[in-house]
Amino acid sequence: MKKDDGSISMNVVRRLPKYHRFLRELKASSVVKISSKELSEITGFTASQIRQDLNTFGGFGKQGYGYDVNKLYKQISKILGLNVRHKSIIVGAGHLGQAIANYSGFREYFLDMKGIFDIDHDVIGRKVNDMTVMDENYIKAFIEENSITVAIICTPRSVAADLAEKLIDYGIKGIWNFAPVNLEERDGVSIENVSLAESLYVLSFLMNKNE
Amino acid sequence: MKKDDGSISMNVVRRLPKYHRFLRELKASSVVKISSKELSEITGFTASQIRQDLNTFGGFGKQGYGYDVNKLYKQISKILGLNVRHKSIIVGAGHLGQAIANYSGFREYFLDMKGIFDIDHDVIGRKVNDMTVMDENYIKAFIEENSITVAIICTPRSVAADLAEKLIDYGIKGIWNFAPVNLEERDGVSIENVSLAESLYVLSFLMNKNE
DNA sequence: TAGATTGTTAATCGATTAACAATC
DNA sequence: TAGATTGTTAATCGATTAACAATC
Repeated sequence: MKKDDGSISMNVVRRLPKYHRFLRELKASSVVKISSKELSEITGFTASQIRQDLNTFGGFGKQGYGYDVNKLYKQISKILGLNVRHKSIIVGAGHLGQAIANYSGFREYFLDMKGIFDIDHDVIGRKVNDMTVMDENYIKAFIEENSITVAIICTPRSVAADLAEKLIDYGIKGIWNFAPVNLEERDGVSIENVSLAESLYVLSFLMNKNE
Repeated sequence: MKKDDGSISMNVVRRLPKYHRFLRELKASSVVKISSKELSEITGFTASQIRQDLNTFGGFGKQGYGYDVNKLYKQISKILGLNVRHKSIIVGAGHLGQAIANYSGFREYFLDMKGIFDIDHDVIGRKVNDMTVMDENYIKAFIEENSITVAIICTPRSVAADLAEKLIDYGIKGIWNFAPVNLEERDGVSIENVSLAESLYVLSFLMNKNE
């Protein structure tokens, strides 16, 4: 659903990766075409919603036929910007930072992983996957010299907000934040907060309600 | 917002952990009372929405005064079920499983971490924080003998769905799922899916749109 | 051409915001 | 009592669903 001002509802945006995943699976199973009705059965969204969502970005289907799986997959990839890679760093080489550095799935699109940083001298110099943990003192120089645009924040809560300020200052344009603070978007800088604790508390709520 | 059937909108539910966090901070700063207007400034939600949200669960405030921070914090904790601990296991002792095992913040409420499992014999027997990785073959016995109710799935995608079936069979009542599959809720079993890839793709979308 | 299914407009439903009477 | 702020109802806004004409 596109709003009057041209902006797109976050509800729609958060469904896009789901479409992407389902279409990818369909593609892998060599499905060539799919109707909104069939997609509805797979995704659990209504056919009507699917057509509305897709038409936010353009008419990707053919009347009387449906959607070409390959073409639709490519189009959604492009809408998501997954055809572009961004030079990225991880800040904070604790367990979570290391987990992200090691998960190859995240590098399939979007992330072009260039480095990982920490302040702890016991950690600096250690190998994490294909990278060596660098001293956070050199982060400014590294961002500037390598035109890094994305930072993944895996630091403790206490330092995350200040760190984000600095990173933006150094030229970072997108932050994937795992520290439990809500970093606020600002002009030209995109922010995606992942709050694992909040997610856990929702599970707690659901279980509490279920008994 | 409570619906006619008594169920509560997930929009409201997902705001509850945020209230919890802000109130916790206020409590830590020794703030005693707060009005919906002040809370609005802190949270970014409208005062009206805050009052609506809270009144879904009961009248926690006092007219002319506002809300007692301590009392409200306790009430939201209780609504979230954070006063109850659930015996929990992690399934999959890869990087992510280890990261979760090591993050003490998750054990502050709700999770009573009892064990971690893997199928890989190179990993079984290793120490992860205060636990030793156990063989997944013994998972059924362990769940039954220890009355485990929560499982955290940190396995690869390919095995997650089947694993979830088994876990539910063995008596698990809540699943915190990090594998990139959407596990569906069923009666008596609560499921919270964390899709990190989806989150990353949303960041990609936002950056793509921003340029 | 007839059948199918989209794109799109209209109707409905739900969530948020505004307003204000109740009351501390 | 007067002032403040809740709880709650009403109004608005936005998102989802339904319907159907356009068209492949």
